[in-house]
Order: sequence, then C-alpha cells, then structure tokens
Amino acid sequence: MTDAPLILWFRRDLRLADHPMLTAALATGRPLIPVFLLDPETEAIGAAAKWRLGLSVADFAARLEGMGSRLILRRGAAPESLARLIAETGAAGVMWSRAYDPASIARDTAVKAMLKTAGQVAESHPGFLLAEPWQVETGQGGPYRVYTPFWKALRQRDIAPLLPAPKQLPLPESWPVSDRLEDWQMGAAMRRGAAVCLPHQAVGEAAALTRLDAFLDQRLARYAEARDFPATPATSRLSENLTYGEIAPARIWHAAMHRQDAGDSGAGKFLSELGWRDFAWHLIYHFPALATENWREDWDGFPWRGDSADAERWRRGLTGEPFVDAAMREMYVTGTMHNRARMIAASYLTKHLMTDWRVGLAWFADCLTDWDPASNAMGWQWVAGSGPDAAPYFRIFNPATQAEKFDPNAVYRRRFIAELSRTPPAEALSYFDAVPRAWAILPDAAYPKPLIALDKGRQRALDAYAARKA
DNA sequence: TGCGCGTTTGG
DNA sequence: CAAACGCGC
Repeated sequence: MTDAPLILWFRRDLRLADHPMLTAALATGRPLIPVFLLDPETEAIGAAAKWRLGLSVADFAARLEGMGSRLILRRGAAPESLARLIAETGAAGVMWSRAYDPASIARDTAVKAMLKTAGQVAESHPGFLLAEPWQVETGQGGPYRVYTPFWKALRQRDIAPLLPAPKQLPLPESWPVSDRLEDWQMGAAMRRGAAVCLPHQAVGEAAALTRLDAFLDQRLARYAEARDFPATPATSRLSENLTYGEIAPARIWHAAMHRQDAGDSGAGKFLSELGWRDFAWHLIYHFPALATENWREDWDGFPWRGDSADAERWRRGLTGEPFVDAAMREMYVTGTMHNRARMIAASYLTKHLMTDWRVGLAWFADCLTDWDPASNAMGWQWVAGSGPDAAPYFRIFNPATQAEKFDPNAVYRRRFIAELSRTPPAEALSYFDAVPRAWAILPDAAYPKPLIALDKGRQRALDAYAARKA
C-alpha cells in the first residue's frame, strides 16, 4: 500500500523552481495532486487580472502535463472544494504557499482550522515575498512605516536560497476529475478585446526566467538612469510574473545581487525597487486598512470627488492631457503602465480632478494584468498624499512638465495617442480596437481639449486641502 | 517623485 | 544677468 497523497493547493505560486512548498511536499515522498481552485476570493479580482490568471493557469497545467502530472481544477469555496478532494482521493492533507491580503488570510485561516480539526496535514509555506511580514521588525519590535529603514533591515537579512525545479512529481494511483479551464471563461469580464492585450503578455515560468535574464543582460546597467523614461524599454516588466508567482522574488534578488557583486551599476536601484514590493505587502499585512482608508487622517476632511464624468474621461484616456491619456491608453492596450506614467495619471486624477484615490484604484484593479493590491494601495495613497511616507500635499505633478522631462521627444505620447500623428503607430491604433464598442471612440475624432487648465487644477487642489474640515 | 521665490554663482 | 542653488509651503 502506498502513502496517502498530498494535495498541493496552488494559488499565486504558479512555478516549479524556488518553491518552498513544493520542495517540502517532495520531501514527504507522498504522491502529489496539484490543484487550482477558482474560489469566490479569486473570482473577485479585476477583469484583466482574471484573464491573465487564466493564461498562467493554462501554462502551468501544460507544464505539469509535460512532466506526466496534472493540474486539477475545481470551482467553488476553498474549504468545501478541498474537503471534497480529500474525501475523493484519501489525501493526507493540503499544502500551500501563503498569501497576505485580508481576504486570503481569512480564507486560509478557516481552511487550516478545518484541516487541523480533521487531523489532516495543513501546511503553509513562504515564497511570495523576500521576507515574511512579521520577520522584519523595528528596534522597538513593531512593523516599519517608512521605507528607508525597512529597506536597510531587509537587505541585511538572509534571503531564501534558490531551490531546484523538480523533473517529475510522484503520481497518485488515480486522478480526481477536473473542470475544463475553457468552461471557466476567465476572460469573460474583459470588456475590451483580449486579442489586443495578448501579445504584450509574457506568460509562465519559462517566459519569466527569460525575461529576467534578458533584463539583467541588456537593461540592468542603464536601469537607474533610464527607468523613468516611459518610451525606453528599461524596466524588467517582471511585476506581471511576480503577481502570479511565475517567478520567485528570491530568484530575482539573488540574480541581481550577483550582478551587483560583479559591479553592475544599476543593480542597487533595481534591488531597492524589488524591496518596495515587499514593503507594500509588509504594510498591508500589518495595516489592512491601507487598502480602503486614508492612512493619514488629515485627508479624511478633504472634499474628494467621487465618480464623475471627468473620472470617466480619465478612464477612457480622453482628458486632453497627453501624458495622462497616453498612460491610460497604454494600460488599455497592453494591460500594464510604465511606473512614471502611473504616478502622473494617478496625480492628475487625485489632484487636478480632485477625485478620491479609491476611484482610480478600482480602475487599475480592473485593467492591470500585473494587479497587485498591496503595491497599488500604497502607490495610490502615496500619490494622493494620504499614505505612509507619502508625498507632501503640495507636491503635485505637472503632467506637461513631466512630459518635457521624461518624454522629451513625445515618443511615448505618440505611441499611444493616434490623434497626435499623421501616421500613427500600431499601438496607438490598437487602442480603438481595445476599447468597448459602447464608448464609440473613433481614430479620426479630434484630440479633446483639456478638462481643466493645469495651473487652475493645481490651485484648486491646494485650496481644497487648506480649507478642508478638520 | 513640485513650485515659486530669493540668493548665489560665474561669465 | 541667466542659470544653478536653497528654502518653505
């Protein structure tokens, strides 16, 4: 008689290498049943992220099948789905990699309690972050609220070593039935043409590792000076792969460290940007309200505007402010947005249009294929001025000045705004294929007039802050 | 990762 | 006297 199998519950860890849970599972010697659940918590993510997750699940399933294993798909709440799988397979229990957002923590806590009550294996493992959020502490023993000291503490830690990808997994005597991924319709909520977005995705572990190597070889040396120019391919684009766990941050860490030791000048800056991702998760783990409430209470009295016709123009990339519109259209066409452009687009919405940062956050959640709830909550509150370690209220980006500085030849603006060129590039034209029909946006329409003069919008936001109710 | 103002600097 | 620098909101 063979050992009872283990269920490997994959979530945001869709890779084989550098995978602590998988390594621990293999060490048990038990047969392994890889599972992916489409549970309500996963169903709740934004349209683009859900579509992109479907691509990742398909890639990972094919990878497992190539090894002679499988990825079993089930839909429904996690506790019930896992209990049913255990009953069907006689499994000894479940292992998974930790998640750190409030909804996942609540779900996983309930699953762990259920399994332990039943005397089952219930093991959670690290791997999504460089350090567990509770492992990085200030001298006084609490969580960090400011990045620089957090970073100093993080970089002194030993980051988890690399782990080999298994060549094969021990197979169960029989497989439980699986849903078909196509039946899940993971792209159903995409209101735009996924076909436009697809060529801009690099899906799966192999693509992620290729992307990392290409970045280190071709871009790292110039990263520090080139990363702020959105027309330049200077960034790693690995946020997309990190979101789904197609690559471990520890692998990126060690690879960049190796380059730093070899004297590569951009490595330090890049490592620090990777550190920001951990910091965001550190913050949201210790302060879950960061995703929904103003971190700094002095912003509670600010007369934020809710959703509006102006906000809708912002979403559509029709504000008449070219840097902002290019940014919003880039997100529509590619599923991502350059970091500099995110700051400009977010600043314009929250300051010049005085719109509540949660309105912008919700749209990014729906449109980004690299959607990360922690980085976005931190980033939006930073721009709005309401966040930890935030920009002071008077630091309001001027999109025209920023464009002169970071897009001096208008290459980025022209790349995504067809109205600005006689012969627009393909990306600019594909925006019109990407947007919903209902928007009725045509390439031959005139480029819109600005929603508000930049100096006027800036002054309005400053006055509103000064006059806010205490 | 602002902006406007006054001061300093270097030709 | 233009451009760089420093300061406070």
